[in-house]
Formats: sequence, C-alpha cells, structure tokens
Amino acid sequence: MENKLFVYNTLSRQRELFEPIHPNHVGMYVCGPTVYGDAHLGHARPAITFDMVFRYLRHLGYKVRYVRNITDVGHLENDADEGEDKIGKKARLEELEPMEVVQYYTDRYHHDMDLLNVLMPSIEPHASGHIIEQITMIKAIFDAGFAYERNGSVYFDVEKYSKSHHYGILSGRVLEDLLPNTRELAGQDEKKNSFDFALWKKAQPMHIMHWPSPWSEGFPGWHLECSAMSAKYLGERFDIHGGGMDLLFPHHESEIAQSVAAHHCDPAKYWLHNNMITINGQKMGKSLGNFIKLDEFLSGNHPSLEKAYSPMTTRFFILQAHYRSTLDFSNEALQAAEKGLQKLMKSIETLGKLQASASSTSDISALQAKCYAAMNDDFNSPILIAHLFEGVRIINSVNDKKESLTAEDIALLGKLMNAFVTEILGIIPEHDPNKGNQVLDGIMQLVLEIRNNARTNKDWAMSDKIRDELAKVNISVKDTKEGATWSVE
RNA sequence: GGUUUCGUGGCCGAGUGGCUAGGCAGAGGUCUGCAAAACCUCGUACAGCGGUUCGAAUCCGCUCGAAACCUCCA
Repeated sequence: MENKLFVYNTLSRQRELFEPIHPNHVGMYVCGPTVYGDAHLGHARPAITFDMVFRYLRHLGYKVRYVRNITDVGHLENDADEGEDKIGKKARLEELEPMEVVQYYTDRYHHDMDLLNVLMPSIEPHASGHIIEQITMIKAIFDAGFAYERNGSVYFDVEKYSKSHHYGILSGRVLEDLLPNTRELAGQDEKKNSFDFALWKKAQPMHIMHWPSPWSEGFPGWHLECSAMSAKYLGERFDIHGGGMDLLFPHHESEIAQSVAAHHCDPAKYWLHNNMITINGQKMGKSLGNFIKLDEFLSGNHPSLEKAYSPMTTRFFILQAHYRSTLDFSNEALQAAEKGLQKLMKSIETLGKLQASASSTSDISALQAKCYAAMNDDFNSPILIAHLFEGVRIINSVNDKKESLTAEDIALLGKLMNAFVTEILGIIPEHDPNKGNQVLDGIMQLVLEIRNNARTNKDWAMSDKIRDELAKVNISVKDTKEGATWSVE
C-alpha cells in the first residue's frame, strides 16, 4: 500500500485518493445530534468514527476545520413535512422553553462525548442560530427556479430539479421508484409531488418555535440547516461530509440538491458514511425502542447489560470494527473488547520500563509502516489494532527477556504506540479511582509487606490467605519479579 | 415491491485471485511455592450449488438467509 490516504467515497462507491481542495487544509462537516433526548450507543458511532478521522487528518499535518452541528429546530417528529418539531414537542410536553430543552440535552451530549474522549469540533453551530442564512439560501433556490410556495410554506421542486440534475446521485434512488411508495401518505396536498421536501414551513398554532420570513411566520426544513451552515463555515464546496448511513436518503441527497440549486456545485468532494450498530442483528434506534443510552451503558443500568462498560471499552469496541461495517452489540463481544483493551494498555505501561539491548529482534519501523498503511486504507482501525497487538507481543517478549530492542527502537515503539493509541484512536488510560487514595495505598503497602514476610518464611498458608481474602473484596495481588502488585478489579 | 449491502472457525471481527489477520474463549507447554500475568504451540473457517481461472473466501450466475434505506432515526 502506498503512503497516501485513500477514503471510500459514497458518491462514487469506491476508494479514492484523498486530495483536499485547498492543499494542507481540510474542511469536514458531520451531521450532529438532534438534541431532544439522551445520546445512545448509536450516536457514539459517528462521533467516534469522525473523531478518529479528525484526529488522523490532524496527525498527518492537515489543518482541519471540523464542523458538527446541533439540530435544535426543523427536525420533525413524523413525516418530514407534517409532524411536530421534535424540540418543540418535548418543550410543550415538559412545559419548558425550547432552548431549555436544547441546552439540557446539548450539555448531556457534551458530557457523554467528553467521557468517550471525543474531541470538540472546531465549530458547533446551532440551526436556530442560522435562520437568516437558511432564508438566504431558500431565496437563492427560488432564484434558480427550484422552489415553490404553497400557503406560506416553501418546497423544493424535485421533479423540476431532476430534469437538469441527478436527484439520486448519492443514494442511487430512482425518482420513478419513489412515486408509488410515497404517494399513499396522507396530507401531502400542499406539495406538487410527494417526494418534494420542505425548505420552509409555516408554523402551525401548536408550534412554539417560529421566525419571520418573506413567506410566513415559520421555521426552516431539516435538510436546509446542514447546507446553510456548512456553506457558511466551510465554503460552498468543501472536502468531507460525514454522517450515519441512515442519513444518506433523504437527508444527504437533499442537501446535494439544495446546494447544487443555490450554489451550483456539489457541496462535498468526499461523502463518508458510518454503518449502524445493531442489537441482535437489528439496528439500534429510537423508533425501534431497542437502544441503550450511553449513561445506561456506562453504568450497566439496563436489562440487556450484564455489567457496566467503561467509556474506553466502548470506544475500543467501536474502533475494533471498520466504520463501514455494521457492528453487533453483545455482552460477549464487549467483554472480549474489555480484556483486549486491558492487555493493550498494560503493555504500554510495561513499555516505559523496558531495558535496552545492543540489538533488536523486531523491525519497529516496519511495524510503524504497517500501522500507517492500515489507517491510509480508508481508516482501517481493526487492522491497525491487529498491528498494535503485534507491538504488545514485542513489548511483553522484551520484558520477558525473550526478545530485545535497542534504545532507539524502544523510543520509536513508544512514539508509535503513543501516536496510534492515544493520539489517533483516542484511547487513554482510565483513571483507577482507587489509585492515589493515600489511605488505601498505605494499608496495601503494609499488607503486602506482611505477606512478603510470610512468603520469605515460606508460610504459604498465610501468604495465600492474604491473597484470597483480598480477592474477596476485589483486590487482586500478582507476584512479579519486582515484587507484588495490587489492583482493584 | 424498489434501491443498497451482507452471510468468515465457539463468539466478535479483518481480508476485492495465490502468501499468518487480530482480539476473546478453549487445549497443551514454559515460568512461578501455588496462582495470576506474560511468552510459545494448536483449531486449518469462509451459507449452498454451478461457472470463469493454472489457482477463489475474494470474480460471475443462481438458490437460501439476514440487514439498512424507500416515513423520523447516528
């Protein structure tokens, strides 16, 4: 594999050489959450996937502007153009100001992302803060002749657009196929065609969020916010647009149509889509009611969970699958990931204590090259992780004096592990809450000293009793060449 | 029904023509007072049936099975 980054572009359905539009700069837009509920495991997938992409691009030396939006208006409850606004509904039901709902769930989202060590994007724009930009864009679509007004609402004329452009270029949808399936839906009389989508909706009396516009007191359509905000912060044409595969149609398809109509160009050069997390082979989703919220996941407080899984286990679990594959949730798989992660992190600790030799038995720079090759092949994190475990094997073998490394190679291996594990995969050691506890440290030091005396006197009964009793309170003791160590399981 | 994708050893999960994926679990061994950890060795998997090829998990066809999207969803 050559030393260049290749990415899978949904638009062409193949791997392409990544070349940013402006050398050394990358503009990336990813669809963020609609903040009307807590984040679940499914939300963690795109967040972590594109966090890894963000981190790797920066590692490669690109100056990256990463925009991830907060949808706080325009995302409707049911049919794209008829239901109630999700935020508005939540606010009405809970008798809150809509912005209270938005603030509350945005904060909770940030908290969850922080736990997962997901970096904040460069810009996190709110749809409600960009009403003017969205109205301006609707006007441009009007001027181009691809919008029409009905009763104060504005719709995108998909049929007219498709005469001169390709609606379906991203999703592979054929317009004729969309007709018979969508016509049956009721209440579409305002629209010329059922597949037309709203750019602006006149507010119904029950809507509590609305803004003035040339057409009516109302609110923008869902697809519009991403087009307007990406254009504002990244330009009319930028490098990467990401999101979940379920957003491919109609959301991303419509974004392209809007942008082409208003700005005369495809917004993004590369479209990247992460696949879904499944539970028992079925998509985990809000509408299916089979989702596990992140805080439930991290606390183990859910009937499907055998135990709590730490944020880093969650992150590692997600990165162990390629982002374009579905990933099936199971306790067994999670526990395997947990064990593997422990092994990886422990070896990184060991790495700092290795003794250098005059020669090396392993080729560390070859390993480094393989790690880059994996990431350059469409961010193949599972292959990268496989290579990192080769590093783990080397570290432990050197520690066991079965292999050797020069000081230079130890330093290189340290740099490699730090770059790929910490910097790129974003996996950091989880603070053991029991470490740094002075009282416990003092007690354990004393206990281990007593046990060591017993061992010196070959009083195995006493030595084993101490170990067994400690095990009962989840403290495990291990005898190493450097003496006994303890940890809370 | 249409569009797209997938079916890999006990589990998870890579791999687009020939060469070891990797993790977890399991078996044996080394080390250790014992244990744990670590290291070494082991399973010889690619839904089924045909075809292309010197050679296929990998390409083509058919059959069976599963999923996503086509309505909000990461």
